[in-house]
Amino acid sequence: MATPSTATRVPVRRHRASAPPATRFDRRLAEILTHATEVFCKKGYEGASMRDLSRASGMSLAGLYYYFESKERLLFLIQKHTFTTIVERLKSRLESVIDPEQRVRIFILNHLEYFLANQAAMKVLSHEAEALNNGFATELAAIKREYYRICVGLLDELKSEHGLQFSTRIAVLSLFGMMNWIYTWHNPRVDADAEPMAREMGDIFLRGVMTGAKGKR
Amino acid sequence: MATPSTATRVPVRRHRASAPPATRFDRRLAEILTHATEVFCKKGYEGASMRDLSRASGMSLAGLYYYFESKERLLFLIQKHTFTTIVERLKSRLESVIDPEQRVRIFILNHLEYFLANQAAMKVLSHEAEALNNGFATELAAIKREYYRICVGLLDELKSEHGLQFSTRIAVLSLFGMMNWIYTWHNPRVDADAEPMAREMGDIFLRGVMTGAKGKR
DNA sequence: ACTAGGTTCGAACGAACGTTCGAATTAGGA
DNA sequence: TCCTAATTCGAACGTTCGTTCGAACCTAGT
Repeated sequence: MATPSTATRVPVRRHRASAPPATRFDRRLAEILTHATEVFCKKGYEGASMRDLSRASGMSLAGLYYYFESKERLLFLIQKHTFTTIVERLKSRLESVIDPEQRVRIFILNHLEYFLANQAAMKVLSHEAEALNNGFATELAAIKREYYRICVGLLDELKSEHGLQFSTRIAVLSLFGMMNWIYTWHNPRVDADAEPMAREMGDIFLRGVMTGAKGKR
Repeated sequence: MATPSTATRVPVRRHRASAPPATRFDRRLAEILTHATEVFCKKGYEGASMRDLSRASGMSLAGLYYYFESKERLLFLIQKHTFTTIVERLKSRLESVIDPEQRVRIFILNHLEYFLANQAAMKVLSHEAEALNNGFATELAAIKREYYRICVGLLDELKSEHGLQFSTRIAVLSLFGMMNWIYTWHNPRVDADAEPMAREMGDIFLRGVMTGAKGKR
């Protein structure tokens, strides 16, 4: 419905991807996004009111609208930033590794590390996947598809390297399920850090997918 | 907050677990639950309004409150019925099987069969797990814990039968993740039925958990 | 000290929310 | 057929929702 890519207010503003100083506007917006992420995580997108966000970020209700034009666009900004970051990190980490099995393990480790280091944001990304409307939804779906395709690529490499036979689609989506479900149960006081968790899930998944089912040709 | 176990209106009504005729009241309530499940599935619990439910079930807004006393209790009734049914079926199916590996496969098949045959209800159960408050939440958590404990039992049987070593907690929760994540991606026009899906996921999970990690004693 | 534009806010808008109430309607046994 | 209890509904309650507007405030350059 709305146009997701246009700037918030009168002047056109652009985010500089990796410049720490940034403008006053960008810094304040980032603060608001952080607080809003926490609220969306705790109460859900529909369950969180703009007044909740106002209280959490210490800014007046009307003041928030100087930084974004709607609650929906706020969710979009959170999800887009989170997803973009995790994809960027993955690409950079994959550059240095060629062994297919190791590349899958990197994928799992990258996902879980980011997930556990940014639990609130990742829960909002996973749990509110259907909350956005047409315009916003399609832009986010593109990033999602790219991430999905990367994982498909990794598993296809693995299959051809070891002559395996299994449904890539089911395998990829099973792996995403294992990893993303974490937000429903992970307890920092009981459960391990990302690295041992990634090893354990990587063991289950890779053994499961690499054992027994050799191809016949 | 409210008392989850008391009847809806003046006369105390009890559900007869497996009597198809039932009372007029129970039949009408079941119809409403079915329609409400569909709406909660599509718009989410918070996103669905009582007026949406009224429209979907063809009953006036006020009329709905003759059958349940709050929107929250309606969600509770849906979740409780769904969860209770899946646990009952599992128990009955497990009675006839003793081999630990087969028992795990039965668990997976039972879960996926029910999931795919009742997608809307299972999505509401999975996705709205945090939507209920104290009173309702604890009663549902009890059923959830029972289901979880059953799965832990099955995996512990498997471990001792084959002398395996892995974290039961991580394995169980990974398995739940694989299975429950389905509601985010399953497409009946593209994806297989429950049985081949259960075989495929069972293969990945069981090979993953039974390969390589033999105990040392 | 003055000014211009970036930033914040109190107050209010109409719409939609969950729930209630008393009256009207219907169904089934006497 | 009548009577009682079960069922349904229109209308309204008070509250909260997302969003807007104009005035006030703050900051930096001159």
